[in-house]
Amino acid sequence: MINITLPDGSIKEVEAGTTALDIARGISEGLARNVLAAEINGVVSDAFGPINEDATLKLLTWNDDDGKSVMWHSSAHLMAEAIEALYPGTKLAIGPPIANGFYYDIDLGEYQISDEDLPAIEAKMKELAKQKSQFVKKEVSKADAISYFEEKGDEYKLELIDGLADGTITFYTQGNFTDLCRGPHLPNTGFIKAIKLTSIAGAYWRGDEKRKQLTRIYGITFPKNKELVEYLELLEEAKKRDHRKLGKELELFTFSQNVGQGLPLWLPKGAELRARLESFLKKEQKKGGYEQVMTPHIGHKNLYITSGHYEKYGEDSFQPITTPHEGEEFLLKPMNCPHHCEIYKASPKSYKDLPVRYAEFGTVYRYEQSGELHGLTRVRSFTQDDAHIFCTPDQVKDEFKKVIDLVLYIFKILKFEDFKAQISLRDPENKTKYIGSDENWHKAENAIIEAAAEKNLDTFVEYGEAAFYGPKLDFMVKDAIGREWQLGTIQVDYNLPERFELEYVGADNEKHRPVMIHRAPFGSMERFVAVLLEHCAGNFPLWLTADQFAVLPISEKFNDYAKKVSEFLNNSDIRGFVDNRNEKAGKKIRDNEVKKIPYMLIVGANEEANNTVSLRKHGEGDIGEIALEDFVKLINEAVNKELELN
RNA sequence: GCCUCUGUAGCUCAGUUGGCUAGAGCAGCUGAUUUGUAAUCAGCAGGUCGUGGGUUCGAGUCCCUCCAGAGGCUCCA
Repeated sequence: MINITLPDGSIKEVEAGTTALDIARGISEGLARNVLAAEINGVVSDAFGPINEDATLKLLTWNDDDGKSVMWHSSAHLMAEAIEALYPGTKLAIGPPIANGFYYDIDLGEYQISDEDLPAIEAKMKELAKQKSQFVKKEVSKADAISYFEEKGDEYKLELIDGLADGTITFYTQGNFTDLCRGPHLPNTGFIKAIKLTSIAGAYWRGDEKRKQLTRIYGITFPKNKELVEYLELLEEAKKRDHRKLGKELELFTFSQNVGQGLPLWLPKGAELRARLESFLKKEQKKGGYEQVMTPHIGHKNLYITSGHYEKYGEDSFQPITTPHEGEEFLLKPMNCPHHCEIYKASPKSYKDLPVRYAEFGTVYRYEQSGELHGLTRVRSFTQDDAHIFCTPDQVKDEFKKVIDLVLYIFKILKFEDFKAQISLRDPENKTKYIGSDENWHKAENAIIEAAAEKNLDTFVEYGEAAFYGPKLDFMVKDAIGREWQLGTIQVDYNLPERFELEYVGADNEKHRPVMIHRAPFGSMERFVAVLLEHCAGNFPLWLTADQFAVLPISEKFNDYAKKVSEFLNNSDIRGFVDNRNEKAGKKIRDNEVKKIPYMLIVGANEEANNTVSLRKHGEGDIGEIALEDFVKLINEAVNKELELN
């Protein structure tokens, strides 16, 4: 007999070889029907596998993320089974679960699959799921595994097996389908009730663009049809928040084929919004001891040879602009740091001057592959809220922590509560991608790790995500569809100061090398506005939005009074306009609701007589009559509250 | 850049198996109306059907090129 400890602390005595499913059945049949997998001694496992010794056991259902993963992993196998049945000879690569569903990378040989094939695969999957085929696990020797897939002619599986140690290889079989897999899996395919294959994409074998491109089929499954319907509704909701759609509807930005792809055009309302974000940050930076600088949009090629950018990105960036007579080469600037280094060098620096903090809303140009461009989040021309802090080695950590505070302050004011801080380090396998000495890298990495720890930031480490000149602390925020984007970034750099031979004179009267901190709390204005737009679904905070109010005269007779109201408010630093179109009040209200104008001021005979407005708040409706002065107070208080100025 | 898909008026879309001068709503303009909390009525104007080529008696519709967009992959200073 063995002892099984359940999550509530209770202990069940069962015979050795009992399965998690047996134990679930012992509790209730209903529970057993919902058990997808089991966590045995902390390891996610098959619920149908025998337990042979004392263990802690957690039954995993659809409510557990690990349960979902097992469901989707098994769904990938089910899809593979369907594809093999429909397209014999298809070679299978890998088919893992992902955050929302699963995919399988396959090689269909000559056959070109398209969206139109998906319903047939779905139907086949449903048919196979109904058979409730059990998943069966089998341990196989490496030699047997190889001969199985040699016979099948699947070179992808053979390559995967090649990387596995003998004695650790397992196969899973359901129905007529057997796959190399470490599992775990569902008890049987019948758990998969609702199936939606979502898209087809190309994906390079092993993520290597030099290798063959396979066909990737994405899908998602659910234990109940209702949940699939809800999921599809959620996707529809997310689409409404898409910044590309809202940006068009709210007239914030646009693109033109004639200007070029990935080159955003800011419309007046978007430009107003962006300018307000910029002045908000400028004010904070002024408090923090930053000085504004300005630099040109191009720089001599030699500048980027010095910085290392040319060697690293020269081939893959916009090619040099050449002067007509001298043949001198200039590059569109991909970064502001080289220019700022030259500003630092414009005068000798003493340790007493440090830290110096140069800030610039600097527009940079980067050649991004055409398939990468995406709305405002991935563009070829964007403006960084850039700054470079030049400081002594002793000052690095303190300066870094101050920047973290600035980023957190911005996120707080804009109510980004769901973000993660990613410590982006070098790829330890491939150090040649980076410049600088190991010593410099260690110093820089330690500075970031320590500063983040001292600030109690919730962080995670990603290797291979560092910039080529130094490690980063990146603040990641999700968009409406759940894609993660990097917004704020802070980077410690010991390398560019060396390359640019930056110096300061220390208290010892000797020359020393400063350390650079690159930082951009928004990241880029384009991406930040995009994510903010999705975050607030187009309902920008009052302090930020281009138009805070619209005055709606009830008829033409009150246009003069409406104009008076608008001018009075404009003079009180409140932004808005008069909607004096020849339309009925209901129409104007509808249109301004759709445009998400925060406050509508409806004026007619009563209001004119009393020097008031009838207030209507976006999304809430009629609030009632209010004196003009009181409205000014109301707006100012609301703005102060948003900016936490009270 | 690669894979799959898409591209009709400023916007959202309709347009049968290829077949007369390509349609609608919203937005725009003109006029009527003078309006009280989510769409007043009428009229007008607006399109070389993304581009260039091809097949055909005939192409928005079929084929190819290029451009742009979407979802992925790869990349992201």
